[in-house]
Amino acid sequence: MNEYVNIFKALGDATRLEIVLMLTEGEKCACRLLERFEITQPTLSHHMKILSECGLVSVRKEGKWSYYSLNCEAWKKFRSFVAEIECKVGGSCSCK
Amino acid sequence: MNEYVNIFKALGDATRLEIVLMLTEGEKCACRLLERFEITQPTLSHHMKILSECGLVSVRKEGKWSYYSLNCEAWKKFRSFVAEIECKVGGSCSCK
DNA sequence: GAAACATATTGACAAACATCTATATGTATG
DNA sequence: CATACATATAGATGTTTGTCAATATGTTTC
Repeated sequence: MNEYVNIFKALGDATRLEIVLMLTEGEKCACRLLERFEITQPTLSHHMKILSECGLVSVRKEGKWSYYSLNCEAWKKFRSFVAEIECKVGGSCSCK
Repeated sequence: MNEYVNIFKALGDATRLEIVLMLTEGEKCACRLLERFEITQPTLSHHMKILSECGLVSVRKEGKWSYYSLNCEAWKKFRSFVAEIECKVGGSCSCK
């Protein structure tokens, strides 16, 4: 439960949501991600840490590059959690 | 896009996520919601405002009571947005 | 209309956060 | 091994956030 809260929190930032959307295209190195935003390199690093810590993103290091990718298991699990939240109409409580 | 960021942000808090889950059972008055959390009434009111402002929750006033419910249209739209984010494997970028 | 009740608003405060500059770490290459 | 390069960490700063106590607003009932 709290695990999902952290994912929602991570995605509650425009830059990070965009990063995740970029990662749906496949693995990306930090340099490619950095190109697309008006942020400094340390700020990107900070965002990637948050995305990693909530389990959404994985890193693969190759030489001096870091390649980030969406953690499919984690994403599918989160997506299912959201998908299963149904919006039921009516059924009010009584407040007397 | 920013509209979704605000929803993620709203759900990135344990209390608010629980509130939304409670509302999936149907409309609830503030008093019922308040019973279930260890927070003061103004804090609940604040959370409900955030959930309302991002469009997720609607209010219906009846006498001295406020009844909150999930805004189905908004929720379904958000849910679809999440559902359509696919996790593609492979396809790394080249960083040379 | 006064008292009781449900909810909202205000103002305050500590904690969390996004961002930056400066610096460190680690890797490839001349 | 020295330099260049890719990324990470540290420290600082202004902003946002979650929470509360106090108070205001609006509604019902006596």
